[in-house]
Amino acid sequence: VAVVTQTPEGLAVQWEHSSGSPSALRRHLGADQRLAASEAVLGRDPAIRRLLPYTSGIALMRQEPWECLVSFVISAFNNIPKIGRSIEHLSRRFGERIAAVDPADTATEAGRLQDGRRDAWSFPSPERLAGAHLDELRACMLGYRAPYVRELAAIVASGRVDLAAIARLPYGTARRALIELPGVGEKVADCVLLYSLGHREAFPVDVWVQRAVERWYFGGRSTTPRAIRAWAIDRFGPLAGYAQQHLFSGARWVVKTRV
DNA sequence: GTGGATCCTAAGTT
DNA sequence: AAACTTAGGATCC
Repeated sequence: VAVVTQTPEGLAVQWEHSSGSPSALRRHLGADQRLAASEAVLGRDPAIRRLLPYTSGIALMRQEPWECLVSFVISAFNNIPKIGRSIEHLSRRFGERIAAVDPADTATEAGRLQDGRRDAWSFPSPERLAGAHLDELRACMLGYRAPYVRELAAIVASGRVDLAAIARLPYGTARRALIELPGVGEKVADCVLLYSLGHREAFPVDVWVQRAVERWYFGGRSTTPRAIRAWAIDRFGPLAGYAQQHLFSGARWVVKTRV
């Protein structure tokens, strides 16, 4: 467990767990990526060049695959604050307690200890979630997604699907394998491929990215997510994943600031 | 102006 | 291709 704070000089890290390693943290956050070269190429695109003043510095995380997979299955037809609360509930109910940390941020009141500190829990293993009852999962605000999460856990825990093996496959093969899984469609598969497995040609198309592309590239014409993905891979190639991050972030920035 | 009922939307998948 | 959990904001009385 580490408390990470952004400072003008860089990231300040307060370790709460003795086995932490700075290089692993950098890799997890994507802070080891050299972004300048990618942004220089992407900046040749007029729409992205306009966004870069607000989105420059975005990196691609490298999350643990199981946690990433479950998180994005939960994300379907959901909203971002509730997704966070669901993951917090799952971890507290089925994960293991790791440490108590000083709350440098006050983003959530959940899990506050009596002394004002906050405890931290690991993301639950496939084995633990495979043994969960559906009503316990629904109590974590999973709703109709509860069966997906439990089936997913059962499949991974049984060894019928090996995420580490999928991680070694090339993009297209890994993508088809992920889409076989319950609750995983094209968009969620691309999220796992991009945020966890390091496939930077992946281009997840959610409603935000779809709106952004239709507005800034298609002259307002509406299309399908599949057509947008094909267009993006053709246009941005191995930088499609970074392009998606800037477009997503830019689309949300526009709404947030009402531009 | 306040408060409760109702409607609507939200990181898609089946 | 309609249906899906459900919290939280918007709108309406």
